[in-house]
Amino acid sequence: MRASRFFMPLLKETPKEAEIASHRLMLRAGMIRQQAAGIYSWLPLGLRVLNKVNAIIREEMNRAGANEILMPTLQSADLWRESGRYDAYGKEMLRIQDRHKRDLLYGPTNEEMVTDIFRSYVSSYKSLPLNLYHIQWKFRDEVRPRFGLMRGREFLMKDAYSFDLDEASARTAYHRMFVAYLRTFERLGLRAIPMRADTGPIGGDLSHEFIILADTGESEVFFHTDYNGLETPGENTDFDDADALAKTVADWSTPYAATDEIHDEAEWSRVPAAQQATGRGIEVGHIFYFGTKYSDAMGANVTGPDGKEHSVHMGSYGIGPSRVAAAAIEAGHDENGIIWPSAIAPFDLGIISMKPDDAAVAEAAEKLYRAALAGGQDPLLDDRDMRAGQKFAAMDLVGVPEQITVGPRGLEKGEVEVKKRGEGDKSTASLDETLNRLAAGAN
RNA sequence: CGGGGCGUGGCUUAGUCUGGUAAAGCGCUCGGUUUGGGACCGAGAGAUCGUAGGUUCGAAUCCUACCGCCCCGACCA
Repeated sequence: MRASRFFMPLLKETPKEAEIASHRLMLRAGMIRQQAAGIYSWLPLGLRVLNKVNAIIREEMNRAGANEILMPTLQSADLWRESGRYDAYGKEMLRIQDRHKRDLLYGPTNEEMVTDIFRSYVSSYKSLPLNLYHIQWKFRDEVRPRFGLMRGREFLMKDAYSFDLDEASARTAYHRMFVAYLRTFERLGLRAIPMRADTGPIGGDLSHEFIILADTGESEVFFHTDYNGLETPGENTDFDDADALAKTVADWSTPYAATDEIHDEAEWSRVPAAQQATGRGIEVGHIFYFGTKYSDAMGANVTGPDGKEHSVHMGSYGIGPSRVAAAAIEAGHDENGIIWPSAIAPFDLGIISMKPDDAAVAEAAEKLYRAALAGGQDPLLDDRDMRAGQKFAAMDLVGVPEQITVGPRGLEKGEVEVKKRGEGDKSTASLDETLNRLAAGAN
């Protein structure tokens, strides 16, 4: 992408409504625009990040055997009356009527709808296990939206739903998602720790929140330093190997880890002081098993090997990609702007043409740009007629991981300057070698 | 929902207390000088001062109602 053609409205000053880093920087970098309280448009730069987050989530969900579908944002109230949640959900649910006075709602979640899809088509245990997921906008009419995307009213959510014959297989389904989440956050370049969470009326040990550590997180977290050394399951993970999955989950859920909401001082005190770590965290994922709550209410049954009807055991698994984008900024920024994990940076590298009206400089910058494209990278070429300082500031603000600067002085010596975002000073490199490196696809 | 605050060109704000016909910086347009980390000079465009009503000779300013946004609390992906 050429900066001269890219819609990226940067702000030099921070809009006054933004208090926290991610909100401030997303507005300043022209990633999002607020349209109403807790409701945002995604501008090109922000959408690039969001799409990269979604792509990684999607790959890992698919790897774990989940099927992507897409359910609508608007849902009929009738489904929710079946489960009893139409009355139980409260004011967070946005209720609307169409022209025929039919009751609809903007979905805050999709258990009812996915259960309806399941019961319409699946009737045998032989079709199980099944996991259906989608990435779709949700609306929850929060009393108090705040912190930009961190707590919006409309937000994107990847929500997956598992269906199994019994609790034992549902537990394996839960483990699959648990491991898929470990892989997902690792690939997103974020350090997420699974922490036990309140399981609600179902009880048991099958609910975890995935928490990203960031100084500006909403909740205080307590965890064992053992989490620092745990290895993330590789991409050759066998998602059909129930025992291996269970072992990984045990490794990742046995050491103490809890948010302030359910923190247990007595248990915490048994962790050796040298291995106690505390910090602040942002919840970016939440998984839980809820048994037959919806299948009972909505008649989602399958015939088992015993020839009898069984209510399916379900679980649901959420990640908020829009919140992940914000959390990544909370976890990675400095006074100059955003420092993205490279996996979700809006561009892989920035090429700054110091003097676009100097033919030699323009040509060298163009070559670098094409070499990067040929190498499979996604570069941003700043070819605008603008002072260099502004270009550098822009690259820092939007958090391009690597900057390559071409100017007349360096070019005389056949050199360019290279700087990594978030690291120290720039260094010089040979233009030719840089061209080769980019074309070869090395980052 | 309780408490607090704020709505003035695209952005950040001054002006409001003490009423007199809207100001500055940034951004934008044009011309010129510049150009190695957010340049400088000159000339411009751009505002029903959140909305409605009221008081007054006169309202951004005072009064009333409403709308919107932000922060703290309770609540939550």
